[in-house]
Amino acid sequence: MSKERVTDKQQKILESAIDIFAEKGYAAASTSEIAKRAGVAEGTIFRHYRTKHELLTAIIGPLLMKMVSPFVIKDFKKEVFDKDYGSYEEFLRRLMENRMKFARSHAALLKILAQEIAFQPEIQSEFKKLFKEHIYPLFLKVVEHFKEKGELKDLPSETIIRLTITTIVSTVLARFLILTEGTAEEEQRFLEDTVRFIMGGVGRV
Amino acid sequence: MSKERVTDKQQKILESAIDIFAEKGYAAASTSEIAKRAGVAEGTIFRHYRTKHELLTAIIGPLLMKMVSPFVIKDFKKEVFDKDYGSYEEFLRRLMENRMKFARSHAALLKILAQEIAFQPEIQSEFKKLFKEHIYPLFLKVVEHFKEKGELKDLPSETIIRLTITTIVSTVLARFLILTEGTAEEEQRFLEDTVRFIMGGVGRV
Amino acid sequence: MSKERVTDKQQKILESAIDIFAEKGYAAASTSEIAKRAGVAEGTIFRHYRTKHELLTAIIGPLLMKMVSPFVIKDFKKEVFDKDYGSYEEFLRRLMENRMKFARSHAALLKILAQEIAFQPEIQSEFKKLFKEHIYPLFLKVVEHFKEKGELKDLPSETIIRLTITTIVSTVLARFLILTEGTAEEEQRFLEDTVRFIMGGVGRV
Amino acid sequence: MSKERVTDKQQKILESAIDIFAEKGYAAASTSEIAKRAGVAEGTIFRHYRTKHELLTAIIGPLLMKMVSPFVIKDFKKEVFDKDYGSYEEFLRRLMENRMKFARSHAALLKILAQEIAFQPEIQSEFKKLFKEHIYPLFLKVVEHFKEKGELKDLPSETIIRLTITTIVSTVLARFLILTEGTAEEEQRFLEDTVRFIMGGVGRV
DNA sequence: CATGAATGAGTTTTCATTCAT
DNA sequence: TATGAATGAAAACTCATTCAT
Repeated sequence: MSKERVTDKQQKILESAIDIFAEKGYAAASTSEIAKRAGVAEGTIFRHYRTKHELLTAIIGPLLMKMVSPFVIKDFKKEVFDKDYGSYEEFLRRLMENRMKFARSHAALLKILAQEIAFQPEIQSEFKKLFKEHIYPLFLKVVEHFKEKGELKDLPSETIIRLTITTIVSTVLARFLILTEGTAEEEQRFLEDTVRFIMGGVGRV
Repeated sequence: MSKERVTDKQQKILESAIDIFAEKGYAAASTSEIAKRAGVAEGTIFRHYRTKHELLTAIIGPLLMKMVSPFVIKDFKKEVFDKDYGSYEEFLRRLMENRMKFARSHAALLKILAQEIAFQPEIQSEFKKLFKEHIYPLFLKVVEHFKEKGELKDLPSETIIRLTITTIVSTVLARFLILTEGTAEEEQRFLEDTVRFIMGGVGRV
Repeated sequence: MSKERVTDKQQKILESAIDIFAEKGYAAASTSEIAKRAGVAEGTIFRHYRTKHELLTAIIGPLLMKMVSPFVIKDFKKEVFDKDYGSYEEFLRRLMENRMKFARSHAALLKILAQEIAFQPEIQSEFKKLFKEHIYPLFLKVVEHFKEKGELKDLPSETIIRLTITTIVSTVLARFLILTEGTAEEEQRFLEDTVRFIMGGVGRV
Repeated sequence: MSKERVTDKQQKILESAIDIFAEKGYAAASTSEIAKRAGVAEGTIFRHYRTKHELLTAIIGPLLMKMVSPFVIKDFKKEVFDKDYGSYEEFLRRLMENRMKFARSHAALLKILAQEIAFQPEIQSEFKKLFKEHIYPLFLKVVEHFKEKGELKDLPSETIIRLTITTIVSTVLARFLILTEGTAEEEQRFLEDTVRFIMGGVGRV
């Protein structure tokens, strides 16, 4: 009886679109296939999303939001500083755990993002904006915090951040887009190796 | 009078296809646009490549070859062992220099590969095969060589290889697909930081 | 509680439909746009008019009625004969004044009629019927009346009527569909010129 | 063997489009019906005309050209002044004959123009431009020529032109769009009546 | 070999109309 | 009576591919 923003069918459309975009890519996906898999008429898609591209946007937009939400400083302070992370290593470990969990439950969405960010300029700029405004500043804060504590090498913060992030991202993507099989324990080991690797590269001995 | 492998027009077609596939993605590129940019008739493409997909294959195939060629052991022996690389660090440095140069001169092609490997199963399996047969074995050889010399941490070779490769790949991709601007000196610094980072992570202190 | 002929919403629908049909033509107008401009739900239109075509009919029908009403002989007698028009010229002047006023206040409707009469057979035949039954007979009466008085040239009545009507219609349409700007005085002059022109062509010297 | 600008199929497409646009109006005509009637695949239409609207343009453009061609002053001089038209009446007679012949052989095209000029702004402005640059200046020349000769009433030239043109246009349209039946003699009579009517209205007694 | 007109199946999109609420 | 989500048929348009020249 509550006034739902998204109808049942709309939800089905989104789900099918995510699946199919992830399977064959945005450009190669057809709205008729999406409609069929969602069990709706093709016209129904266009009642909710004016164009196929708007459907993509409706999928990517919220994902970007969810992606940065753990980095929104307000939230972060509580989690990281208040909960008293003792070290950069601890920070990395929690971050990777969190992001792997996120990637595990949004694998298809992330695949779409990874693909389409290369071709859709608005997604690109939206992503850059979020990065600049939320992810980078937070990393900077954290890195400088632990630099002061003498935990990190005397490299430019920017460099430390770049190395940390590219390593985490490539590891997470490798885990969920390429080496998709693997047990939970293997994953844990994987994560631990990566954290140690990063610490070896940027941490003080 | 000699049996040319690629005619003039064919070369133009390939070049246009590479540009356009890189710009908008394989699925979103149209053969008619490729023909127009190549300055040939629409039909001409299909005289050389039976289908649009075969055109993609004709582009990716040679790229894969070029990608692995420095890893083909015969070549490698000469370069790495014969020329007497003194350390894993030296090996990494040369490798990254080489791969960055490669990426710089094949940016469009690599973008196509990075995109289509996600959707084209034969590219995927071809790539995996080349990796398994050429890249991995060589890395294994090198890693074990320097492990014996005591230069590397006591991690499984597989782990060292994974960390090394994902870091190099993500660094190179970041450099050429994302952070595309930057001077030669910055690039050199970039490379050096990355090599040291990897060594910090996998090298013995 | 009284049985209203048109509800409030219905009136809004009619008004929006008139505007939009006039702006883009019946075929190019969409019921959803009409609904939006009327501030009603899409379905509401079809509650009042079974089809889009019936909506057109509901617009054109009353217009045709209003168009002929001044020619309905009963009314006309009073106005023209009883009020003692002294001449064909006077008749023309009053007629044009009246029709221009009508056109001024129904410009959009007349535009729709002018367009759709070309494509909608029922409008066409309805119009022809009204013309034959009301407009032509009255003109005939008037023309023969003034012919007897010797005011008109010795042309077939049919010819006089045709020339009179096409001139008036084209003048009125030109004024309201094409040369839409112009002051009230210009319009008066316009009208007067036209009346004199017709009289020159069909009147006795 | 000559390099035709329009292929056979293209010609068929144009013909079918003219027929169908005239029958049901541009907006209500479907490209699939046009293709069917032309005996070509629907895609073929879009190979020659990028959009349905461009097809309309390809039809109307040349018509406008043909419409004004007899008014292009260079041609006209020869015909009207050199061939020594003795009077405005003679000028009108020749003009109407010429335009009725034109209308007879392009009835469908003129119907399309008459309809679409109301909705397509570019057709409207193109038409206005041609009128201002070619039709009006020529009329002005002629009217002032015969005014000097004392053949015309002392009305503003603009007014004489307006009355002449609206009468001719409405007569021609009436003849070919509405009163489509009628013998050649009737048509001749029709024309003669109209010329005399105009002369009565604008000529000196 | 090369061309480019033609195809037809497929794509995205529109829209009048229905119907459960 | 009014709503607006849903429909599905048809619309405009795209495109890889074929083939006569």
